[in-house]
Amino acid sequence: MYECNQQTVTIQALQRMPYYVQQLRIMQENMVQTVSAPRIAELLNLNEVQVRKDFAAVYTTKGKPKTGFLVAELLHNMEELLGYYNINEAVIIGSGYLAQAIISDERLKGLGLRIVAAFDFSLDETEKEIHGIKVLSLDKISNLCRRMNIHIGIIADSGFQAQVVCDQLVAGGIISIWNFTEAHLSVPEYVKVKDENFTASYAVLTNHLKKNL
Amino acid sequence: MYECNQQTVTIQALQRMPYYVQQLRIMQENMVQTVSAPRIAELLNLNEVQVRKDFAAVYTTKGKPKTGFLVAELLHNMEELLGYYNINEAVIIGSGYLAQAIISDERLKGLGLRIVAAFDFSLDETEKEIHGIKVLSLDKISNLCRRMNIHIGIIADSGFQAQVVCDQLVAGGIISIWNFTEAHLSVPEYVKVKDENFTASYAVLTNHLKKNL
DNA sequence: TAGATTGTTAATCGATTAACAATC
DNA sequence: TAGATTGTTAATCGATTAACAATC
Repeated sequence: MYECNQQTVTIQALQRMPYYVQQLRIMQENMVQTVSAPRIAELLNLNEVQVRKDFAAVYTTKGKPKTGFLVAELLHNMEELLGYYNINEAVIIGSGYLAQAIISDERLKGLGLRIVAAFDFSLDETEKEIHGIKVLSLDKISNLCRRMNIHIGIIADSGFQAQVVCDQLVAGGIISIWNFTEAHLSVPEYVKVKDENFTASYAVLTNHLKKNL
Repeated sequence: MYECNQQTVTIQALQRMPYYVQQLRIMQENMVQTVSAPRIAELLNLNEVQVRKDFAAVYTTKGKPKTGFLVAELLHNMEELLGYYNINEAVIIGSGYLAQAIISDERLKGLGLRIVAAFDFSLDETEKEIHGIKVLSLDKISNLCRRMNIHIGIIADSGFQAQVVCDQLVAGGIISIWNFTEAHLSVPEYVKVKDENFTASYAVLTNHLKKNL
């Protein structure tokens, strides 16, 4: 029941975009003006038709046979599509290594991610700070998100009841959740959960080992 | 050209397994002996036929109509398939927050991951340690992997030339690579790369925001 | 028995890839 | 011109889902 889904770009295409952006930036730095689909396909081990279709989803000028596509235009349109020109505020749950890795990730900062608060068990009464971000008590999630109009929540610690935290985020108006726990989260259909399940990824690594050793 | 691919379980199914394991463990703790596909499907928002097929890929006893499947057996077979009873040694590239998050991740430890060495630029001559793991100079990757017979490599820092590091890992006999950088890695076909590209994931979150705000 | 649940075959669905005419 | 490259339509492919008879 996917009503009113106007997305022209599939989620798969969307996740290929950052790879294109990376290559296009290199080309722009090297003063390369145009690029062909087969060339990009070769660099990223993709099918050239797929690259052409992905490009078609963002370009304003059609590609020229024998020449290719305009690097600058593709790059700009992709960065826009990916929201790199916008600032997105988020809250993070957790204050451990993983949370700190995300908070201090320069790539994500460069993409516009601004983490405005962290949440954790309040072990002592003194509110601590990490990387200049206040670490608040978990029970303040909903209120803060609502008050500050935040729409992205990052669950970066498996030490909590993920579903409970998730429910609070949703109650606070969060609609995009980045879930680093191994829990499956149940959410209303208007909320998007992007799972980053390390245990599932690890399964892929070990399965390959088992088959090839 | 997928020759000699004896894998009965698809990569998608494989990544669903940890979610099943989690539910089955809860059931086992609650002394639940059997479970039906529709029940698991309900808990994890999956299709019941899919669950049945995933179970069929691991079970030794067929399910009984009206009763379901044996929790203990499913759990044991899945844990075995996922390699949870094996220890897997790995090296990690990086010694920052992300590397430390992975090194100190109790879930991964519980699954058998043993990180035996970290690599980083050797800024000072004193070899440092993080979480009891020696941080070595990058140029020692190949030798150490080869000598210690390591087959998993984790690239947990975007500050390096990912492809160069990757080539060294492959040269050292690594066949499973967990790539947390945003770079696309080119590897021989016998090497499996599992990408954990935060910038691509972030694109999914912001895209959902753009469409729903 | 009735009905919940199974296993399996067939249908659907969506993404990727191939084919090919158009064009610079 | 010849040929590399484009855009698009059709074919393929693989995973998910539906349908349904079998069974406890």
